[in-house]
Order: sequence, then C-alpha cells, then structure tokens
Amino acid sequence: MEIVWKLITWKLKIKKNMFFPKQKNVKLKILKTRRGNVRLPAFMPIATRGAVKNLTPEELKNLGAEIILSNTYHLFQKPGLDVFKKIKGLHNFMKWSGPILTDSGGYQVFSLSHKRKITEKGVKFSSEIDGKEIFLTPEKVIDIQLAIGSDIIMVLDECPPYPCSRKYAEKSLDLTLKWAERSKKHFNLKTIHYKLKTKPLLFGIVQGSTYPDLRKKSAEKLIKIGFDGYAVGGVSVGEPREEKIKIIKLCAQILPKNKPIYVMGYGRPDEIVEAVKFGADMFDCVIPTREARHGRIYILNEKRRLKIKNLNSKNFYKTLQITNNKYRLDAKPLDKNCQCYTCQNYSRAYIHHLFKTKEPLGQRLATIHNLHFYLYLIKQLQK
RNA sequence: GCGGAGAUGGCGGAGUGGUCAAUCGCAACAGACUGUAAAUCUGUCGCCCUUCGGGCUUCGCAGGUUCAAAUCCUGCUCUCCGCA
Repeated sequence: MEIVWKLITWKLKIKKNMFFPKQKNVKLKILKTRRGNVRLPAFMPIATRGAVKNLTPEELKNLGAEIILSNTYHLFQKPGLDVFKKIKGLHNFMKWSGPILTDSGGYQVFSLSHKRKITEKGVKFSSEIDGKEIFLTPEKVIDIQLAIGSDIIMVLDECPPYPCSRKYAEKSLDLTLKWAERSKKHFNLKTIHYKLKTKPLLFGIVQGSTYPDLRKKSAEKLIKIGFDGYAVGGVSVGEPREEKIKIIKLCAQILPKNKPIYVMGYGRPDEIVEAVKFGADMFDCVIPTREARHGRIYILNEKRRLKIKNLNSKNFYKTLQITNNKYRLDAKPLDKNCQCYTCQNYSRAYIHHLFKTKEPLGQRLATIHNLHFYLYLIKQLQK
C-alpha cells in the first residue's frame, strides 16, 4: 500500500515537472537576494561612492528604494578595502540594510577611456584622483566586490563606445566573454564555502555594441557559462533610440525569463516602460539624481492612479527646468499630484530661489522629488 | 588747496593708435545630461536686419590731432589715495 502511494506521488511530481519544466517561460516577479527580496521591475538609485547624492539611506528607503547600486572602481580607490574590512562591509559602513548591487568598473573603462589601457589580463587605470596606477582584473574585481559585501556582483566587462567598428566590437566582445568565464570560475572558487543563503549573486553582462549577431553570440555564451542574472551593457552610450530598443528587445528574447534581466545605465522614464514591456527587470540611471541637481524636474502628466496601460504614450510625463525665470513667482508645488515630501511642503518659487542662490537644499528637494517620480513609476509597473 | 592715481558694456576688470562691439570672471537668459571624473558642461549675452553676413551707436563729458582713436593732445566734470 505504501509503495503504491509512493508511486502515485512520484508520478504526480513528474507530471508537475512536465507542466512546469524548470519554469523557463514564467516571467520572474521577485529577485531573491541574501539581504531580502526585490520586487521586479526594480529601479536602483545610484550610490557610486556609498551615498546617493543628497540623501540618507533612511530617506531612500522611505522613497521606496529596495535596492541600490554602488561602484567597485570608486570604492576601491576611496575609502579602500582596508576600511571595508575594518567596518565590516559597505552595508554597515553606510547604514543601508537592503541589497546592494555593485558595478564592476566596466563603465569606467568607457567613461575614463583616456585614462586606462586594456590588456588581455585586465584594465590599467591611472587614477583621476591622484594619478596612481590601478590595475583591475576580472578576478580582482570579484574579490573587491566580495570584500565590499555586495549582494549582486557584476563581472568586469568592456563597455565599448558608439559608434564602434565591427572589428573592434568583435575584439572587445571576445575579451569580455573570456573575462566572464574567468569571473565565474573565480567567483565559484571564492564562494565555495558560502552557505547558499548567504551567497551573493553573480551577473554576466551582454555586450556586442549595435551588432545583433554579436549580441546573440554574447548572450548565448553567457547562458552557457551560467549566471544568476544577465545584464545588457553598452547601451545608451550615444546611439539612436531605435538602436537601443532593438538591442534590448533582442537580448530579452534570448535571455532566460526566469532570471533577472538588468539593463545597465538605463534610462529615461519612457525608455524604462518600453524596456519592461520587452522583458527587462532591473534598471539604474543617473538621470533622476543628476538632472535633479541640475534643476530638471520630472512631472507626471496623468492624474493619480497611473496604470501601465496609460503609459503607452511617450507623453505620460514632462520635464520642467526649475531654474527658468518663469518659476520665480510660481506658488504651485513642482507637481500638484505628487505625494513626495518636496511637493507636500514647498513651492516652485522657493525651489527656484534655492537654485538661483545655490543653496544645496534646492538640489536635495529636487532629488527627493525625481527619485520619488522614478520609484513611483516603477511601482506602477510592478502591478 | 597741493601732490598722485583713475573714470571701459548690469557688476568686477583687461585692453594704451588699426587685427575692438572690445580678452576674462561674475550676474542674467536658455540648452544638454542615460552601469556619476558631473552642485557639471555648452550656447547667448550693445542695438537693428532673416542665419552666413551686413548696418548702426558705444569705452566719464566736450573739442582736437590722424587715412584710422577706448588708446594721443586740450579743457571740463567726477572718484579714490596721500599731505595740509
């Protein structure tokens, strides 16, 4: 009798697995990290040097941020790894208890291109702070991120510029793929003693510039190596909108749907909405914070109750330049429908004045508003 | 009163015969920003015409020298510093 029962349950299990073969086509809704779950899609405010400019981690949390991004290259230079060893990681250092994703320094290969040299072994930078030489290899970058205490570790890649010749894109991709392989190997070696629950995640990065076949090759190779998530890198480095969308769409089609897809450094609000429709899950971008500091304010056109179907149009939002003279006497809040701290308390005229007189509070209030805008938007997309 | 220095576009301040509508900084006005070398960067900034370009009026005021003056000369007005 017992044997029969076992047989039945065994058969049921098999059937169940046939219905859901590893759930490959089910879109991921939640990303599990060792420091808690992240609802997808997610937007990660950027704390390059361990701080989202103008905000405390507590304020960030109140704005609804579930995960933030930090940077290997910059943290390695300052404060340096000895500090993270002493203070026990970035989370403790900056008092942020949620997950942290760290970028590998691959973007600095692009943005500091005049100060670095790429070889098969790694990238040699001459520091923009003191000119000192910094040598990063795929292995070293993993070690640094482990020391920082990152929850999502990015592999070292080369983010090629745009436009990029076919020949260079191929060469660059070959190197990036080799580095990806080495990264995975090194990561496994270094985390072999970690318990499953406490192990950080490792993400690979798809490159290949604007060439679809290279992107395809890149994605397929990374899947073969096997990562906890996949990023689309090298997007928004100056290419036209259609090119970006084409690449993101292609990558999202190829990459597994039960793993998070992270479009790096992306994007404008409408671009994010579009990418989510194609299957992208994670984003980070300097736009809301940097533009806030420069006085550009994001405003929703729709009334409250924003729903994803209302976001079809590119015009669901607009921007306003608060430094413009026309806001000098404007007693309205930045956005009359916005529930953020800034809009609940302050007028455009006041924020305009703070900017004109270079009071840092202006940038702070604008940052709060713009991040609220982005995080509110992403929340609507989670529904 | 005597001696010295100076007056330049919204402000500060270059320029001391043609290349000056006048360097530069600030202010003003606008724009850009996509894994943050970014509280940054770019443009405009005497007036008029549609851009290239062209025209007009400017360097305290009034004359003068010169082909040509913000720049040289004369007078005037004002400001600052020192001495009485």
